[in-house]
Amino acid sequence: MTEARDRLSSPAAPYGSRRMSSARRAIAETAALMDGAFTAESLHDRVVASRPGIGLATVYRAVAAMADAGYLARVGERDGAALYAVCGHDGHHHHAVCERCGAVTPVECAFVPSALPAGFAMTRHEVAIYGVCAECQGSERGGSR
Amino acid sequence: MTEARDRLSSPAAPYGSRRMSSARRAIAETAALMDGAFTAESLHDRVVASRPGIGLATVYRAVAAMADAGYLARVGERDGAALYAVCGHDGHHHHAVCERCGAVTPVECAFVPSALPAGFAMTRHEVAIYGVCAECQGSERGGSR
DNA sequence: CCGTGAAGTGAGAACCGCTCTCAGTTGGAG
DNA sequence: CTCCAACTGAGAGCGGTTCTCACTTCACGG
Ligand SMILES: [Zn+2]
Ligand SMILES: [Zn+2]
Ligand SMILES: [Zn+2]
Ligand SMILES: [Zn+2]
Repeated sequence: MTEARDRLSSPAAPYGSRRMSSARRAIAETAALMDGAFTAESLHDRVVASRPGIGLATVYRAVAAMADAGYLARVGERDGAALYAVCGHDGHHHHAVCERCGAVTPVECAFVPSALPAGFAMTRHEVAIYGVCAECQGSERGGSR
Repeated sequence: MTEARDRLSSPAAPYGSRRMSSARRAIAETAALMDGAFTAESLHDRVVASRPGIGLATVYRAVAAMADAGYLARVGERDGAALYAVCGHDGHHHHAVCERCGAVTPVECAFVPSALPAGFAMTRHEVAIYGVCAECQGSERGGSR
């Protein structure tokens, strides 16, 4: 919890320069506690457990703001729902997601412009990597995240 | 049109080994004529123009079957809708999509396993590349695809 | 300290891409 | 030709996400 608070008070605020409300604080703190990937809905479930009354729409809005500010990253999707994770790393990179336990690990971007068609000006790219992490391979049953 | 027919009668049938109905033939032929990326709905629009009465669900089912058979590839998304394109190339690769005209070009996969976290067993990955193709950069107004 | 206005919130409706259901049709094996 | 599993069209349904609107709350200036 102190760890979460530390991260929240660090230079890059979760919401950039926007206004901070008590709901947003609770949502950002809960996000920091989720280790591994989460959906907006699963984050909402957990936020509500400790702060009843927070609406789903508010969580969606907070997640969008945090992703916008670079505090969260979209790391893939599961059953049609977007997966997010707290991303403290700088620079461009992607994320590997364990489909068993949800653990997220940063992955260096392997993109080389020379592989692109001649003259193509890339504006954006998305990479999602799914698999099973080392820990989950070791144990029969999945992890607990 | 003959070109489309040729491709359809080539070794790899659009639907694999499934049954071929008149609706599916029309859908596959229309898909072959779309050059560039398309959504299920835009394909449906175009199929209906020449073959009224074909339902949207049928197009969704046909697209799923063709993607399953490897005849179509999912190349990205636009406004929340999946983008597909005819993909005649063999082997693992990805696609660059022009956001202006929809042109799709195959891109070699630049993925190196060494970039992954140690012990992580990747089962799957998705890559979507967006940008502006050389042709569209040359002309002020966008292309016509 | 208050007053004020913009930003944020909660509830629920709305949206939209997609899938499912069901009764009717059709392709193709035999 | 017969027969049935695969396929089809229409529309209902689903689920994640966004929108609307009346209300609250934060941050700031006075
Ligand atoms: Zn990261
Ligand atoms: Zn990258
Ligand atoms: Zn291709
Ligand atoms: Zn690849």
